Amino acid sequence: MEKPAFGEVNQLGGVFVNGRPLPNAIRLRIVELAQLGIRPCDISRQLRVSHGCVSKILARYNETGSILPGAIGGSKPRVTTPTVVKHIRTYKQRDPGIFAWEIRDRLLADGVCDKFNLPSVSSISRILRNKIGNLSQQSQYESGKQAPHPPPQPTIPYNHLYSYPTSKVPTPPGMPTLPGHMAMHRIWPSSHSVTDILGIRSITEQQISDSPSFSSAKLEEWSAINRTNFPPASSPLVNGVDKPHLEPEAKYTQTLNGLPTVNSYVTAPSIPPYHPPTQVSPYMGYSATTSAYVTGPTWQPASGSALSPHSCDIATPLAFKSMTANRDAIHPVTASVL
DNA sequence: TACGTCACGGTTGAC
DNA sequence: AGGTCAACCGTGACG
Repeated sequence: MEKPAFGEVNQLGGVFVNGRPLPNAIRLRIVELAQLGIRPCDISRQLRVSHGCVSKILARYNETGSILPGAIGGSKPRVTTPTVVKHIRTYKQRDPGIFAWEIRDRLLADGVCDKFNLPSVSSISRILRNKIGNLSQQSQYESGKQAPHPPPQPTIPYNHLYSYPTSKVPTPPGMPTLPGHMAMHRIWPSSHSVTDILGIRSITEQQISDSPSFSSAKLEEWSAINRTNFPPASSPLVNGVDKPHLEPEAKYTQTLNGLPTVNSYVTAPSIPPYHPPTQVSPYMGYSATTSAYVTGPTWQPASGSALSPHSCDIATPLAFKSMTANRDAIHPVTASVL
């Protein structure tokens, strides 16, 4: 909690907090600038973010359509869910001599698991050994009297929230399709992805119902990133505003640090490429409050474009990859600025 | 020079 | 309550 009031300063004079994601506002700026045609190296210098980071954020954005960081911490959901164990037990009862790999195949074939939540052979072995134990011995006679096992259901994956891109991403069943300008998240490669976790629900839901702005949706999305938030359907704090982990970000204003407004960085040349660390001091603490961040430097678009001012939250639709379509419209402005 | 990649030291959160 | 583990982070260096 009482973290160092300020983070560290990188070679470019930018402030960062080791181990923590850059604030969404910065991430967003990176993407926006890239969309405006500014080269990554220039973005890096202007925002004082390492080029590796810029590269990473842009690459992710290109890949996933999201500017948000991945889910930090937590554990992957176990694949050996009670349902899976139950099925394994059943298989073992029915065929005590069954091999773990055969069980694995059957779990897949029966739809108990899909390829993404299929336990490894060793996991199955462990289950057989630890959870089912000598079941195989009794199974023979028990299997006969055992209640007919319900046909394996196409699992509801216990971790359906973690379902993978292949099955969920584009437009998960039941999910409203995003309006064109809001389309996003094609894929999130990580099993811990927002998409996976949320099933995309919140993003669209919130977005569509609450606000057309990117910000709330994105924030919600981000809040969802946290594994803590898991029960996706119920995250009441849609904007994740009171999420602890959101807070840090919320406070991560680099304002004081001289982090420019869009105006200023768009007119990059005015910014010294290197900011002496001494100037870079504190942004009010990585742990300020959300409001602090919000009240931070509001960033105004260089033009009167559709971009809305944003602070901690991502308030601009630009963050959507699909918005690249608008790039052209915006471009002229920047072009002149540049 | 620009940029993709990766080791590193760090944080986080589920278990 | 506290430790472990595995995820993620951004930086900085290398090629």
